[in-house]
Amino acid sequence: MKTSQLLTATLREAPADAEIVSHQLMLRAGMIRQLAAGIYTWLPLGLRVLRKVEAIVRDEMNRAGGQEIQMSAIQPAELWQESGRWEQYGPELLRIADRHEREFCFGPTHEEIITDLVRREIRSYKQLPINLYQIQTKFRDEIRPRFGIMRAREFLMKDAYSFHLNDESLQETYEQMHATYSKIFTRLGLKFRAVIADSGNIGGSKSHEFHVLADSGEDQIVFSENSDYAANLEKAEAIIPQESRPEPSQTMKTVDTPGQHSIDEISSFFNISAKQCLKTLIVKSEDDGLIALVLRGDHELNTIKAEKLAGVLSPLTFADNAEIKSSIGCEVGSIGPVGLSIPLYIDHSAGNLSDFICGANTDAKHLTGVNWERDVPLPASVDIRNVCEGDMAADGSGKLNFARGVEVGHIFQLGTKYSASMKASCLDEQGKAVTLTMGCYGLGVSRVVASAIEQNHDDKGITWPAAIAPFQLALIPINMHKSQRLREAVMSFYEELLTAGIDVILDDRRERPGVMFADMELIGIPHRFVFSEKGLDAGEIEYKARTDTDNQNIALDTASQFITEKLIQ
RNA sequence: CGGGGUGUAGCUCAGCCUGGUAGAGCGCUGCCUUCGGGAGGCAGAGGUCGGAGGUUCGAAUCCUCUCACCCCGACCA
Repeated sequence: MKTSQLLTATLREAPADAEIVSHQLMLRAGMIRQLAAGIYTWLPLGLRVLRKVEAIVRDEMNRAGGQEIQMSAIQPAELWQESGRWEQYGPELLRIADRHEREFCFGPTHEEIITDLVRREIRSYKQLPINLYQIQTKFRDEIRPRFGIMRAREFLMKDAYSFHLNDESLQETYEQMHATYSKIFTRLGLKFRAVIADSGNIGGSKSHEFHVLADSGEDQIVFSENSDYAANLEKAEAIIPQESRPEPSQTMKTVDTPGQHSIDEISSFFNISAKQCLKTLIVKSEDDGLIALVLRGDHELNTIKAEKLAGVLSPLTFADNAEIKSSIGCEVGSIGPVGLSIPLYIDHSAGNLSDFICGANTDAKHLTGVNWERDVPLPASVDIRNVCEGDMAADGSGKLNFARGVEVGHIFQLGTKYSASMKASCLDEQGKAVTLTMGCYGLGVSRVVASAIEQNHDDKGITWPAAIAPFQLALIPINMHKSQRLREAVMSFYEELLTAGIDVILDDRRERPGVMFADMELIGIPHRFVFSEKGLDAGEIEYKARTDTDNQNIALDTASQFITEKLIQ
């Protein structure tokens, strides 16, 4: 490819509404343009990258025994009604009607469609297991699309669905997909981590997320310093403290604490660590009452864990001030478990405190020297907090480290959630009808592109991993238009590279060298050769990798071999 | 959807407070010079100031409505 034939649309300045690096660089490099909120046009350069990601994903899926299909982006409402998600899914589902007023949606995911297909086609256990996938445009009408292609409403996703006679078979395919995803992200050249995840509203039991590590990532992931254990913060288990609770050494006293509400205020008022304070949060219960959640002062509530507690209203809803005042009799800043008449859930760490400080359930008063069992009954404690950096990992292997990640893949063991409601079954060896067990495996292809940039950039632009760079090699001739000899040398070298199958871009624009250097660096071509008259006299060309600091001279007659070897590495 | 913000040339922005007929830099076109890190000069093209309504002799500027986009929250590949 020659730059004169490519829609090079590089910008010196990033449009003001691009917030994160990948969005800015994708705009500046001329990879994408915005059409509407969360909706983008892919320009030639961006599409080349997208296609390369897609090719790797497809190749690995095929190797793992996946079969590619293509389902319709538009889906009939009937199937969604059958699974019950037409009502459940909410406004994120883009619903449309045709000219006959028949209802459809633009597919945000394809469980219903694949389940419908499989229940029609699969008759016998002999056809199982089966793993079908597609790479296709999805639409989710997100409340707030942002960060360019990273969280778009329309995006490209690889979604695979497997069907099984039993859980053992599902487990096998699930593990195979786990390994396949690891291969894919390794081939893409990305630093990533597989973590234990919450399965969210897709349903099912077991799931893992794959995160590309990047400081700008929206997810907090935690991992053990000594083992493979890794989890999304929302799912990471906090283990029960191993040390036993110290014996009480203080007597309980009521202290006036005018104007002291937050844990920060209380801990500095008493000049004591937040770890010795209790935080009591009041949420709504399913039967319209209130429930108290008690945490150690320095800990954060984990809403996902809390929502799963018996009786707690999901989604988690905090009680408002008026409800608390009328039910408990004090303001938010003075609540504590002592004498509280509503149901309590105590976090493990909070339950392990002694001589702690908490609200007295009377305005402007707190209790000090409080002890479980002696002053207040201690129900069985539960895990409702976010783990902290330095906590012991749930597998007991070592301390937890934190990192930020971008979720690019998510695999689920769905079980029979869809196959049961949509009656997808087949006959087993005994000729008995068995409801199929199902797994699903998503991978955000377009998001991979953005996250790759988040992980690989410098002050000059993108530094693509070789596997997904739009071109492998840039050829930059200096003052080519002034030298017939140079032009001939460059063109013949260019042809030679093309013949050798090298993905090369020749910058044949009549630009000054600085412009060409800056553009090729911005779009992140991993390797570069510079041709000049001077070099030609010496029989040399100049080589520099995108991330090198210095040039090196290469004999022209070995340059083709040189770059071939570089590309194999 | 709740809260906040922005809409003026392809991009970044000034002008708005205090109304008087639209600007800069970059980019774009042509010519000249320059030619190894986003050059310089000259000449140009390009805007119904997001839209509608209103106030006024006069509106980018003041008022009302509306649309779009962005940011913070809950959601997700």
